[in-house]
Amino acid sequence: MLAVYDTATGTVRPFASRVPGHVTAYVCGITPYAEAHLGHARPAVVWDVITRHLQHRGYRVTLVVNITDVDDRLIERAAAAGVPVAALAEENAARYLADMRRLGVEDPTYLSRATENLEPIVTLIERLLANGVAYPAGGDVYLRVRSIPDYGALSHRRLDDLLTGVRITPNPHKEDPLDFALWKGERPGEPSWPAPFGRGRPGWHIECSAMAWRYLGSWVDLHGGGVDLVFPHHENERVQTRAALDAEDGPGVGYWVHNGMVTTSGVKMSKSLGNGTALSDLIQRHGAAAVRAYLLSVHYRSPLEFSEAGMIELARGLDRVARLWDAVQDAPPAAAPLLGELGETLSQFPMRLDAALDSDFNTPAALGHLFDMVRAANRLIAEGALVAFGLARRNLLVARDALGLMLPGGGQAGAPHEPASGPPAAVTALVAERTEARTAGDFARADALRREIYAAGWAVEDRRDGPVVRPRSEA
RNA sequence: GGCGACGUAGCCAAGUGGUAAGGCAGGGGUCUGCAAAACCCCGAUUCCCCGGUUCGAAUCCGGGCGUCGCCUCCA
Repeated sequence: MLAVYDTATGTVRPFASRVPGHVTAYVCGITPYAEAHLGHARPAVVWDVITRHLQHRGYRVTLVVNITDVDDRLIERAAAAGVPVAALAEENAARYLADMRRLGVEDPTYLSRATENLEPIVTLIERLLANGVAYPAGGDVYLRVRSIPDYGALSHRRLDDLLTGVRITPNPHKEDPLDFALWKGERPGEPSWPAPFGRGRPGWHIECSAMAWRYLGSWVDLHGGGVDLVFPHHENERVQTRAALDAEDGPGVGYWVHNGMVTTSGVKMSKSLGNGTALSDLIQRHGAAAVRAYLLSVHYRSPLEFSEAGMIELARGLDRVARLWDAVQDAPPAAAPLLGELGETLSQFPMRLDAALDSDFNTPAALGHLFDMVRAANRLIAEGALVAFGLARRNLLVARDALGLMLPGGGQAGAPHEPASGPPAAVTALVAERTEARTAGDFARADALRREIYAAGWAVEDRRDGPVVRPRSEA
């Protein structure tokens, strides 16, 4: 029984979609004004696992992810660089999407850009104006926050509390300092679009209301993003959607699912602080498999304190999983179940994995079961239990499908994987030479050759059935 | 100041009432020509501190201390 934490209620609740068998989900993506860092990969990877699990549980999932391709920051940066806003946005978005693919994140059902959704945006704003919830002022359009009785219900804030610590920029056009912009009037040199209430561009929050509405209708079962979006972004999005669609049947969100921040030196990674570790660089140095697993090694709601050492340690553990895969990938399906405690660990792995994911997508617990399974498999294999090969193979494929775990070679076409590459011919020749030396009993020479092979970046392991060459693991 | 989350072994991290998963590091073994890999054994009588509820609490309640996030663009 799947249960999901909901920010609005602050509790884990049994999951049910409004329409049986179909889940509508909306996740806030990025504003591509600069290169993405690890923090931007977190929601993508987390939601990839969430989507996989929902599908595994029999749901059809319609997932919408947005790209905010027009906003203040983007306009500033583009102007500074002397390039069009759209060009800057597309360049960064393309890099981000390429990184996501390397991380094995499946494409969402709809990848939606703000600038491609002006129609629904304008429609929503018109409705809000007609409702009297919004008002035009100085070429802009604002939402009158005080007209929303339950404003703050999602983020657990009271309007009057918001006024105290304020750092809200004074704006003479606003009736109330807490009101927020739905539409920003045209300014010279900035992108703008026509609208009945004047040329301009959309405010930050309205795009998400519009895109969710366009692709998913008035009801969103799961709405996600980083916790830093809870206020004001999601709060504002929520109230404007409800106010605009109120006439239709029960607009809303079933569960607000927010992932924790990735921090470094105890501080949130952030593009504006410039303290983020570039994602592409991280993938380059540690491999996509390690980066992905690292993001899943902590529960999605907890903060994740990034550490280079932690990433390396995790990669080392992952190596054990990869080695098991090497040993079992060609095994035939297991014909019989295995008994005993170790046998159960293998037989029941899929169930245990599902149970962990059912529990608010507990990926660290899932990884724990994975390692239990690996140890049991290795031991049974060492004891000569032939069925263990088939069960282990099945289990690794189950983990691959559920978590997007990357196995060397991928296991199957189309699966996420690290590119597999064998040793170069020169190394292969050295290995052959070493085998000869060993057979001849010349161990000094064999050891010298092993050092040479190691220096070339490869490690030789002598197994019963001959030497195995693997890329040298990082020290 | 307000709102929210969190504080578990050297490090990372599960665990929301029944007596502490898992990973990494470390020590000792088995195997091996030697290694590597794999496997076995060893580590918190204890879960930030102090009270309370309970037959029983890391888990619930109250109070401290500390950390992080949001209140401003932000995954």
